[in-house]
Amino acid sequence: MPELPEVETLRRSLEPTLLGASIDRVKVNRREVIVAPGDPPGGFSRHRGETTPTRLRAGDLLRGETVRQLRRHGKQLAIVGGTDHSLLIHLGMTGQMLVQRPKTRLPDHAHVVWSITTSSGPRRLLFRDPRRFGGLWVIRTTEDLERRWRRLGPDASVVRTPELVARLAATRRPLKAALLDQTVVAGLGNIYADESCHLAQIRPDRLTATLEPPEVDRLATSIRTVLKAATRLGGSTLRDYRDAQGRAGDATSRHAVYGRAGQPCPTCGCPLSTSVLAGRTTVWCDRCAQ
DNA sequence: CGTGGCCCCTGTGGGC
DNA sequence: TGCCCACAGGGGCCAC
Repeated sequence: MPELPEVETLRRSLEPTLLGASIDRVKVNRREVIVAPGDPPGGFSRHRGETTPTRLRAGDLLRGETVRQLRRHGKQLAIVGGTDHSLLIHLGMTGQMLVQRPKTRLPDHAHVVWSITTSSGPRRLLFRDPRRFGGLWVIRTTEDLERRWRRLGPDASVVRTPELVARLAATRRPLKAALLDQTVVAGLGNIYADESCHLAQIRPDRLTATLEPPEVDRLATSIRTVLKAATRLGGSTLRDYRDAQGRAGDATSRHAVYGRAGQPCPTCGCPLSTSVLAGRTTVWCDRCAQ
């Protein structure tokens, strides 16, 4: 689900509640959604059975901390505490961070629950994720957070043409595959990769090496435009995505190509084409895109 | 180095 | 109504 506009919407919706809030208690219902330093490799939901995760330390889930900052890079959201401990959140396909009043009934799949004190009184913050493709990374220093983010490409909402030119020239594969690679540019997923290609009028199956400089320039502009428009509408809710207050996003009805295979192209009216590229359903207009 | 396939999960919608 | 299958906004890993 969540691509950059959804994560940014979540970040903004969490800020009023979380900034300055103190974290009093943490309840972990599923240790597997957490990756801490020293845990076996493989990411979320992998260390199960034969491998044993390391023991969490006291401050690892921000217990006892005051929230100082909410930062985002690409699809990743960091809650930064007063001692530079961070909680790095990846929503995967169905992850949510929800704020509730205490004593509200907990939804299912609430894997981690924080009890917090905000300026408006006590609240609960919860990480919920039915499919468990998402999870939380324990980050112990700001340096670790920034080192991790440096391994990703530039944030897609502010990507500049020269950097995109360089990164697309450094790889040989279809454009769609490159745009989904978070080390090329961070924040695009299946929806906004297709939407960006459509706005830029470039076929997603073009090999990156064949792109002319004016095309990459159009692409960079289109990526920023598409993401800005979707963020303004609160992101896309296909099914699961919600902001911290449980609100759905409105960008879904604005998709020009995603989810519209076979329907008329909103630009030229000819039926939209579809195929599987980089393992993902891809939709484009054969007439508009070159 | 790049790709395709499989895996990690749950939930839903369509066809029968 | 039930069952089976395909598919879904994420990414990691492995063989080739």
